[in-house]
Amino acid sequence: MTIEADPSGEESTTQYLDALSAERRKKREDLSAQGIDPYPSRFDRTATAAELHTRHGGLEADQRTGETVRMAGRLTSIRGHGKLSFATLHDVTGSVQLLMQQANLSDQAKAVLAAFDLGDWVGAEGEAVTSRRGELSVDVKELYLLSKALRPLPDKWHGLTETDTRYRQREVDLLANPESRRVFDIRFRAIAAMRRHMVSEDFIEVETPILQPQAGGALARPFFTHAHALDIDLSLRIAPELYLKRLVVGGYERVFEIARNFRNEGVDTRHSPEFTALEAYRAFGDTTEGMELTEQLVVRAAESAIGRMTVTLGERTVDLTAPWPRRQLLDMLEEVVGRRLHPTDPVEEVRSVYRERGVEFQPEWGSGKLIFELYDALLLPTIVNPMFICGFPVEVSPLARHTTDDPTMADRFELCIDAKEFANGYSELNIPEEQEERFQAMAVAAARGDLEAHPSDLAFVRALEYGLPPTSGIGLGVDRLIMLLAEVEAIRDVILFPMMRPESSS
RNA sequence: GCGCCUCUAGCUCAACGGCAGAGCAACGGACUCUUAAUCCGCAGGUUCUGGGUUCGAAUCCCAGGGGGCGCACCA
Repeated sequence: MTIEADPSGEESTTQYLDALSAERRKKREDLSAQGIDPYPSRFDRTATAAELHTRHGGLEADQRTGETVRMAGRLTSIRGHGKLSFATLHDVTGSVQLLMQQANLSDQAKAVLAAFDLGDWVGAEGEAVTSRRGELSVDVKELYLLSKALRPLPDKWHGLTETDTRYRQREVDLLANPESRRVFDIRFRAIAAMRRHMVSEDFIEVETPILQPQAGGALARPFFTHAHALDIDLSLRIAPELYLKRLVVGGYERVFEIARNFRNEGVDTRHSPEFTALEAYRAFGDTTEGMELTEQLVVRAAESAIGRMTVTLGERTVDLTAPWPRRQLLDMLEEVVGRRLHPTDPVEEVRSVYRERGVEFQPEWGSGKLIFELYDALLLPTIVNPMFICGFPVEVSPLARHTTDDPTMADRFELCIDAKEFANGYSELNIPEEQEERFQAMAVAAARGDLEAHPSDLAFVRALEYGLPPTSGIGLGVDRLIMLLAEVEAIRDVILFPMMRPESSS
């Protein structure tokens, strides 16, 4: 059935009509004609599904409780038997069965029931009972339509599978696919647990700019935008790091931010242009404290979100039980390539390892960068259970302090799980002159055309000149942690509304 | 950006050069204990879009669009 467009000729979703939604609209109008408001302003609920199950969960079949309840939720199933109908009402806590006997329903309830479709938001009032089969139910007397679903729901058994519809219309995915809801429940429980842990460790949660004159704190290509009021170009942040350290200079000895970061880079199963990181800075510590905190955060998140320490991804089983091994990067590389590499080695010597192994490299990479990339290519893919890898070349760590005994190696660690980097932490560089030199080295790289070179940030250097105490910093990839805990392989499955191309109008 | 795969009814999927179909949802009907309810009946299509080949195209070819996966960049 085709229905003509509105005479105005404008397109809008409310003008979308087909036979199915027209049917639902008609039912809504029928109710209105009987004086029943299809969009009431409120409904006083006295129990959620979970509360009802808690209160009356143990009852035997065919019992009455004498308790009248008012419940609300989305109608997900109707099973009609002539003068008796069953329905499933789903709310945020779970679901409960409605038992609707014609003989018990008020006249209004009968009219409302006749107008119901799957997907409608409904309210029901009646006695809490158990059915003859023993299922806790509401023996309904009054029924209310709270809001009409004008569009039909996806298949009640198969749900919604098409990935682009799932991402673009996440609301439909969430209401149709319990698995999707499960993933996001894990996400938000895990984040809440990490936030609680940070607060219990006396970290203060702060907010730093997303719109920045210069995107720093990481090596990545930023997004750009423009502020009309000031007529200046701005970047979206790629990391909150520099601002958080300025807060430590300002006297916040323990700060953290759960920060949305934006990187104008590739999109795949492990990377989203918009992603969430937890960054934390703690005065007077070094990587020892950073690794402890990282380990605790992941363990707390797992305990709270999934209640266990093992997860399975495809064929791999990951055991998150702490403590996790801490290995030196150069030791591990030595075991794999059979000789000890060091950032002070001549470039040609490190390149020879690449040639032996058939690994590609860029001609502008120095020995430090070459060593770092070997870690990515040779070590990372072999790691399954959590492992801290410690000691990275200063050349690839422009914001990290060098170790006390080696000016070319940074006191830095990465946390690897399931062949992916989950966290990065270091002892923060707090010597202003050295920071400025590192920035200058980066400026040379930028001049060569490196879009990801860290820009000089003189405001940050000036802050360091007021004195940054010894500080332990960490950054934890929240989305990847959620992927791990929820046992899913695509980062888009853990982001409610992932970046997509706009829906085409044609 | 390159390669491979994919797009059919509201949803899940068939048909793979020869009349576009099924299940669920919807609609009409039967049914007072179902829970993927069952049974009878009925309806539902720009086969992503535009070209082409062919007597005939959902199917083959070309171009475009959306999405997925892999590679590259990155966390």
